[in-house]
Amino acid sequence: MQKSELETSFPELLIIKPKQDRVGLPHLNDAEQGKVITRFPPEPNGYPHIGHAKAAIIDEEYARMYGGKLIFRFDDTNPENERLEYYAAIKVGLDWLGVKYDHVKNTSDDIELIYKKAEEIIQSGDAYVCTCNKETISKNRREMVACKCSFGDLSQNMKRWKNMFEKYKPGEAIVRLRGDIHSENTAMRDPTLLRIIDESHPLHKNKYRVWPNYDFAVSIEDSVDGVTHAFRTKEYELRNELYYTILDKLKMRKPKVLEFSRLEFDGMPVSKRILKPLVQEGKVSGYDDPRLPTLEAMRRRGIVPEAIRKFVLSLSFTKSDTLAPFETLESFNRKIIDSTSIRLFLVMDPVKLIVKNNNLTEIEISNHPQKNMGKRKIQLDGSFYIAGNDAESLKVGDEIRLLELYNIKITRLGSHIEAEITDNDFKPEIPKLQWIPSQNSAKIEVLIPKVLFVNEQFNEKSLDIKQALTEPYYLELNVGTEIQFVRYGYCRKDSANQVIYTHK
RNA sequence: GCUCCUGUGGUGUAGUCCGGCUAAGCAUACUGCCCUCUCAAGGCAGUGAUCCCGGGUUCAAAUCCCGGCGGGAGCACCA
Repeated sequence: MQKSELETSFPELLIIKPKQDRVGLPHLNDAEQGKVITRFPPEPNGYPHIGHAKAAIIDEEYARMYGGKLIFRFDDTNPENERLEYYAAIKVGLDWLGVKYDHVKNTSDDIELIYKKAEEIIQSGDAYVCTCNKETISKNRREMVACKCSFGDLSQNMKRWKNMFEKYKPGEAIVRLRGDIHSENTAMRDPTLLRIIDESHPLHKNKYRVWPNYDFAVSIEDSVDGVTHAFRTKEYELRNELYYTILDKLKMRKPKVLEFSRLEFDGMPVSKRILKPLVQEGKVSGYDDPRLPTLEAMRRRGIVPEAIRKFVLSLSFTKSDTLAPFETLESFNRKIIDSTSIRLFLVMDPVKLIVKNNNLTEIEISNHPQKNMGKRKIQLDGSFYIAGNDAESLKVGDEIRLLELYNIKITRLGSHIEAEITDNDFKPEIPKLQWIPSQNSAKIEVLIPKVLFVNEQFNEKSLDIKQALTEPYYLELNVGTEIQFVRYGYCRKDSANQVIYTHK
């Protein structure tokens, strides 16, 4: 072949650079071992969800990969949206995820520094104070015409800047970057840098009323914090030019900004705009409703942080739009919790089964097939429940095994089933069914979360609630225990008489 | 509409920067077998991709170039 000819005549052309199989996230280009600083900058305006988890895990993994540091920074520059409880909720979420950070801070604590930078950028003529109304501004932006305020001189701008702290009302004046009103990138058409918000801040109350907007705050903070690599989701991509321009004009050090695609599950939106009405209208029980993609919901549902991390890493660091496969998360989760989940019997649509020649009053069953998780005792009196769907397929004369107990032959079907013990030999070929003693069985509810939205429509059947019977031993388990109901699936004990279905 | 990003089996990705190691690796899903007093976990095997399409460059293209098409995002005094 052609290749073999090459090998004989020009072997040097075939020498190839080593390509190694990568483990984990792709390498960063300009990353120096020990010097990488990343940051996780959520706004405390809601409960943390799977999207936060992806960002935080990526930030932490990279910091760890290069022996660097992770800064956890609350980007709290809009008092209209932020609440104290969200600061706490996000911190709880991060801790639960096992994300360890080296510093915590709030952007709002640097507000004086940001004012200094604002003054600097106005002084240098790279920003001006605009007093036009909102409509004019957006019209001018669309039509690429410079607003008359942009021609104002320094003394006018400085005077207006001072006035923003007292005289002007919200909406009457904003600081704008002297960008490029003709830019194809609309983010560059003299964007807002600071504005007036008369709202009490959860941390600073009414101390400040001039607040930087996202772009101004993030670029300054990242630079000042020593961030070397700033990761954000793809929708910010057009703002990179702005980010770098602000730092250029301020003559500040520039971190490297990189984007990744946002993580959202099919039919499980993360947006507050969609979730809030559901909570308010009572369509879901709260932000910890197991159908939601919040971290609290995932935890209640029995998803474990290690599984989320594995899952996020399996998604890698890409910009391609993805509809994340929830089943992959479930698979990772199942493998992790399998070894720590206690095995118990559960029966749905119970059908009574009488074993006429039962001679046992008690049986001891192992709590896990491989791990040593102890044993439990079950009292017996020959009367049982088996699952409706198992009972349906039974015929008189069938031989089945009650798991861990004995083999029986069905002698009668009807409102209840009757059977007789045949023997106790383990026979691989006969069906093996789980059972519940009819005395002392525990009644529980099984909450089965389904997909929340189907074709953008709220799925009215998104929460299935089923009644079931389980063993009395269930009552002794702590809330939060992960249980594998044999032949049914994994569930997490959510309260005394309720479990949430985790996955099969 | 304009601008930007993106496109590898059912699904998520590796490989793409620096063209040959790989007629595309891994995970998940599915199927079968083994193990097992579970339809779980574990072990083994299998099905499944004209690398969006069309041209071009080259001895050689998933990888480079050009042109299409599909999907997503941004166009706020929100982050």
